[in-house]
Amino acid sequence: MGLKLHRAHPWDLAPAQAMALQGRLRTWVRLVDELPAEVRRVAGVDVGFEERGAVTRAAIAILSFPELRLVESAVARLPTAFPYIPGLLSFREVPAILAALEKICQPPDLVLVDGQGYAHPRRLGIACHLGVLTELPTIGVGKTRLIGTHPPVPDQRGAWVPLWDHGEEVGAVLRTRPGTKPLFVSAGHRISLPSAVAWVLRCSAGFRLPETTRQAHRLASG
DNA sequence: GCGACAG
DNA sequence: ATCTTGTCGC
Repeated sequence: MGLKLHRAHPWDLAPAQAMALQGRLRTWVRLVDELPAEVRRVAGVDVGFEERGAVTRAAIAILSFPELRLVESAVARLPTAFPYIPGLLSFREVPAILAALEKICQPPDLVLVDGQGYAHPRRLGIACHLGVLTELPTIGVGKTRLIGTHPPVPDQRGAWVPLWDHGEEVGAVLRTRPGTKPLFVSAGHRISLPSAVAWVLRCSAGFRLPETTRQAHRLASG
C-alpha cells in the first residue's frame, strides 16, 4: 500500500518479444532531474536466488537521508520465470522487485538499482525499466560493465570518467573508494547523469557499494 | 565466424 | 546470481 504502478505489460515473453518491448518502453524514459525538492528516503533494491535459481528473492531497503539509517524494508519471493540473458535482466528480476515494492508503506524518493540504467544496448537497463513502470526516480549502479568503453579512472574517491557507447555518453565509471574497482553508474529515470553520480556518492559511506545497495543485498542474500 | 556479455 | 575455504594485504 503506497506504490502506484503507472504502466503495466505482460511478462511471459520470448526473448525477441522482450527486446521489442524494450524499444517501446525506452520512449517513456526521462533523463532530466525531477527529484522532490527534499529527498528524505533513498532506497536500494537487490535480487538473490534460492532453490538453485528456481525462486527469485527481491529485497528493498529504504534508508533515511542524509542519515542513511534503515527505516523500512520488504522482501518478496517469486518463482523464477525468465532466464538470465545479458540485455534482458529486467525481465528476470523486475517482477519480484515490484512485488517487494508493493509491500512498502511509503514509497522512496529515489531508488538505486543493482545493474545498469541507460548504459544498455537498447538504452533500457533494469533501472530505466523499473523507473518507467513506477514513475520513481531511479539510478543504475552496476558492479561490472555491460557495454561501453572508458578511460582509466583516477584512484581517488569521487573521481569519475564518462562511459561511451557508439559516440554517446551513456554513463559514468565512478570511484567510490580508492583501491577498489569502480562502479558503473547510469541514469535510470527522472534523473540526469551528473545528478546520478552525485547521489551515488551521497549514498555511500566508506565502502565501495552505496549503503542502500549493501542493505538490500543483505536482505536479498546473506 | 569469433568474442563480449548487468545479475 | 550461485556453488564454496582459506588466504593475501592494508
